[in-house]
Amino acid sequence: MLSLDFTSREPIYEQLKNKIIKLSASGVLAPNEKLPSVRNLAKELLVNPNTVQKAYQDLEREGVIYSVPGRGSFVSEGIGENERVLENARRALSAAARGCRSVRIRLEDALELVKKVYREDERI
Amino acid sequence: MLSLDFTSREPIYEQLKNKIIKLSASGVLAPNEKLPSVRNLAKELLVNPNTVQKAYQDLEREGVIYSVPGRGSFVSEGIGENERVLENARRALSAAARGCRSVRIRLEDALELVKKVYREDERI
DNA sequence: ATATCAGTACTAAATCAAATAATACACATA
DNA sequence: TATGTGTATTATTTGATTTAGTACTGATAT
Repeated sequence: MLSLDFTSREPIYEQLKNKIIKLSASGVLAPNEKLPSVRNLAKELLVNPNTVQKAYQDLEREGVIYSVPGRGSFVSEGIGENERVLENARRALSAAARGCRSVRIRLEDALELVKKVYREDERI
Repeated sequence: MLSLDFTSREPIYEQLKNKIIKLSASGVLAPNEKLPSVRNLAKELLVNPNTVQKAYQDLEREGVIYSVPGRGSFVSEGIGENERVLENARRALSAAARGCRSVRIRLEDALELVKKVYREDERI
């Protein structure tokens, strides 16, 4: 389910963070649902436990998940309203839009691209 | 004019490439205009000449600039129609749009963000 | 109680891309 | 001929990422 690209320049822990954010914000992972343990997920993904730990720590600091020592890590409530997550997504869209404008892609074409994405089947 | 962020995770040579692409595609750098020499730009930006060389080499391979040994490097013609550059910008916009959708940002809000960017004063 | 699984913390080492350093060569031009 | 240009090469340094290994505390089921 969680697939990683080991050739990407994006660090593994970042990829992992983004996947979990998407799964949480889209409702595939329900609020208070238990996430795989650090060790299990590391084993499944064939990465070091420290890498998963870093992702989980970041996500907890950002309010996406919460961890309870001895019990596990869980999806926070209200991720869909997590302002930090939303702001990151908005900022990325603005940056990409600036890139399009600077190469003289027309506004209408840019808007159509965004609409097209929203019409796509959702695959996470 | 060309400012770099040495703290960014984006490599310097990538930042440099993107700046030059923007300047060229937006017309600030005219076709066939001479770019700073590898050594001069490196000195101005306080980076190693090899870093500038890498950026220039990439840009030449991508058709954004052309270099003449002994003479210098120059902006190619028709950057605004360079399909590779355009496709990169489109791809980035689509990826960002997917990010917005996955965190349940509404299509109308995403479209409004893009429009807002296009209304901004252009600063490169 | 105790074995097991959970998160957490810490230090050390390995890895790898990016960037720097230092030369050297060939071409163009004033 | 001197200077400035792109290009090429090798070596080194740097720094973030990842791995490796160990250890601690808390929760839970048997």
